[in-house]
Amino acid sequence: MMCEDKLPVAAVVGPTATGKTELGIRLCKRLGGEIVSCDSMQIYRGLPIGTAQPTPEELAAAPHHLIGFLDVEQTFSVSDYVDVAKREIQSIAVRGKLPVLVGGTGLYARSLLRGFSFEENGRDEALRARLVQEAEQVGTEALFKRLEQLDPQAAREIHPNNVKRVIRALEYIELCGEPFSRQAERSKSAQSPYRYVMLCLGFRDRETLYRRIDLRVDRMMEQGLFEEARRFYERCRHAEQIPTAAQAIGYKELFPYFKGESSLEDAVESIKRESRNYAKRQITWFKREEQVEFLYLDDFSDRNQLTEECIRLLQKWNVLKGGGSP
RNA sequence: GGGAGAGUUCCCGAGUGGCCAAAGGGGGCAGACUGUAAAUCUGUUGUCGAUGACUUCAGUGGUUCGAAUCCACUCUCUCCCA
Repeated sequence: MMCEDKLPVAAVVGPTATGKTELGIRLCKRLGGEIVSCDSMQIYRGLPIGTAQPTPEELAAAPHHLIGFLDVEQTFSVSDYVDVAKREIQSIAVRGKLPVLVGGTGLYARSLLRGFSFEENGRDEALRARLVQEAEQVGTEALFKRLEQLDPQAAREIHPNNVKRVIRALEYIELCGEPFSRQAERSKSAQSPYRYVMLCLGFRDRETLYRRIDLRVDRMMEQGLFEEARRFYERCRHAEQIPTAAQAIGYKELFPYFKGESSLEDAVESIKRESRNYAKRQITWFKREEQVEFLYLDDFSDRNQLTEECIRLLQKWNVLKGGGSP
């Protein structure tokens, strides 16, 4: 069969604070796997608390990849992620282990697993800066009009107010000399190089999730998020440009406090709220995924039961070959 | 005890006679998403048998064809003088 030469990948996804890390480790132990993180912020070094990186104990419990390997000043992108993650998966497979993708960054997971391709020269800081400046001067509408001329299809799919995406589309068109929408079309027909299923964790009751998020933020503060954020704040102040990592929730909300513009209480409240909103966006994202199974934690009495169900689903999706099935 | 001011929909807050179910923001809910994605953006948000009807702007009563908006009293809160 065609799919036989595809590499198996088990993916654990879902909104923040649902226990993806723990489940990932359980699956690794159970199946002889190694974790490949799929988190746009845990990749950075020096932000272990706020980005909820696996603890040293967790890191020791199973091999982890792509965690804390980048300086906070460095920029990173989906395409970079797909490159490195592909390589990790490959080498794990060569070692005869099961790659277990774990993380909540939907765009990264989808791009990797569905096999989206990114152009070699698809990005240009100078050009982007120019477009950003132009947007400020002429207004977003003007840029959007240009997009309508150059790529009507993309213009239909991108909201005129979404400056970042309008700019990206124009950047792409200029750099790659083809409509932005063309790459989406190519991706749609792309063959995934993997046999995978996304195991998406969640709660039936939204309130439960939100309570967990609030609690986790309190715990982060107890563990020293404040100090971690302050150090990061200092580094950001000295960086020549605002680093990608400065978008991470848990830090940017504390910056106003460091600047003396907000109370600590408000800042912490804002971390909680932003995390909740983020979780909702993640849920929206994964709902739309095609190869996904939803696991509601309220349905399971314990973690073992959950792990077993995951294994069953991995078999169902042919990620695990026959193995334990009767 | 005397004086000044305030009470608006889940929250903040605009509205000072009709165009007000009530600006704007927040939150909630829903959604989009291919190189910053923990980013960025969109829709919606009193109730209903719903191109109309009904209940809302502290309470009660009044003025008016018509009130969140004007008047009276009551309650609550803030501030100032005692």
